[in-house]
Amino acid sequence: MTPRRPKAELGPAIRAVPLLAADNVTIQLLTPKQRQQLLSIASKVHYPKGQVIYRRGTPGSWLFFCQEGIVKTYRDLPSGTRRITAFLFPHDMFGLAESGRYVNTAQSVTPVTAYRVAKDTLAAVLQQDAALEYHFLAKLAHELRGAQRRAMLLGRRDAAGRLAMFLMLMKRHGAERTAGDIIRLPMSRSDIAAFLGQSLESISRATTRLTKMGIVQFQGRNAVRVLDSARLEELASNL
Amino acid sequence: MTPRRPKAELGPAIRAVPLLAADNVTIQLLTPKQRQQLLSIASKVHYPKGQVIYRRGTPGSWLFFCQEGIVKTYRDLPSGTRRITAFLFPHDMFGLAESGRYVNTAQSVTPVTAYRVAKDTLAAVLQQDAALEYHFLAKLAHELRGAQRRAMLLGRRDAAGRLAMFLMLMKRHGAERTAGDIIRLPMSRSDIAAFLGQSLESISRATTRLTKMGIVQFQGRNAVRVLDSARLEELASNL
DNA sequence: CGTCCGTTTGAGGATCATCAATGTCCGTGG
DNA sequence: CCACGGACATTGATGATCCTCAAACGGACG
Repeated sequence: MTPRRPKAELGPAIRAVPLLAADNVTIQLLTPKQRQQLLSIASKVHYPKGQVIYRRGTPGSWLFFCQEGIVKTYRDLPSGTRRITAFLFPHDMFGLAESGRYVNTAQSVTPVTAYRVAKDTLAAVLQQDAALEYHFLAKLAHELRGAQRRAMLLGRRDAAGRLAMFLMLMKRHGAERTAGDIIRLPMSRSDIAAFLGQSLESISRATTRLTKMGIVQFQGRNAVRVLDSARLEELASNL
Repeated sequence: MTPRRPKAELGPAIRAVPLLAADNVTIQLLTPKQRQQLLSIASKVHYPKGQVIYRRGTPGSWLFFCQEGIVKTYRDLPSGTRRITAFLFPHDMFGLAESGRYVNTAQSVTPVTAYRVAKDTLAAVLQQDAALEYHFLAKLAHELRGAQRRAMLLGRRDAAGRLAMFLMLMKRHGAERTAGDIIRLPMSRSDIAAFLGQSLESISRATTRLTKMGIVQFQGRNAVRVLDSARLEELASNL
């Protein structure tokens, strides 16, 4: 229970309070010992494309770390429409629950490799390693910022602008995986619509509009080439 | 709001990983020693109504805990419109930053009493007290769920439904402060509009509609009496 | 080569934003 | 105590945007 750590100074080791810093903390940043510890309590799991990982409302005993592939979390509303709350990329954490039950349903968009940790086990470990716990704080703060960005996005009313923001968002996440001006969109139009809170048709019209404006060019359904990055960013930031 | 169970010793005290539990963890749940420690590094600050507490983009050295009153956090968009990202109530934490700078502007809606803690100081304390840090994890998870709820809300297109959701949201937070069926709305219509991502006029029309439907009854501008709780909830949950 | 699923395109109706004017509340000062 | 001013809120009319329903199109895969 006593935090026993190389205990240099608190100074440099602690860069800033997570709420206030930490752009994207990944498991890679852990010390070997910490990573070792996490791996020892985690199990690697694979999901084929389209697999439901857990359902909203079921007891939430596990926490997940996306390692490879893309996961979506969503809720189905009484009206029958679906709202996607987030797309999770490698190194993202998911499994948020409330009162012991998952608040969203999680489903793989592509084949997924993830680490799965029992909440109780993890809690015990965290209670003994303040530094490790600190990384989780940072991760949560990161998620929070993402949720706020998304709320910002949803405030917009124009379809083209929303789509532009979405493309910028995807660009960030796929940056290291694709050539410079190509953005991969592994999810369907329906998924994009459910994420942006618009109808499938509106998304479709928005894509054609962006294409006709000469801002992007689709390479098949799941990839976009950005032709005019400046105007895309302007569209995305303008509101 | 709802009275929490008495805390047990460390074992059971860890009920679950914060991502998976923790409805509303407040500073009250800390042990006397922890509270003492927090208070020793925090300073109490007061703000009159309408005071800007910090601005988006400025270096974020402080973390705040609302003790009394209501705070709003927002961003002003290029177009000149304002988007309120959150209303903070007593026991809520605010001061989220990215790359060392505040991501939102914070301003008091009512006179506010808050505790202010330097991030570095807090970080040092957290690194030495895993249990305390745990409470922060829980708090962050709570904020995250709030942000997701709000994103859900923003997905709706109908003004009346959004307003209904907003009222339910306010009802939760003001539960212990007002009589059963009265909801206090300390913020202006403009603030509500900026929060819901709609025009001021739409909010106004929505309020009159709800009134004419016999669901609510306004008592001045800053308080609503709920006449038909069932229909209000139905409106809020529908879609 | 045909089917099926996802996507695109079209027409009509509903909702909201915008612009503009009127109305209400509240604090201030006479 | 009352009158006034200004900020806030409501109401109305118009136009733009998106959603819904419906049909045609396209690629993936057997």
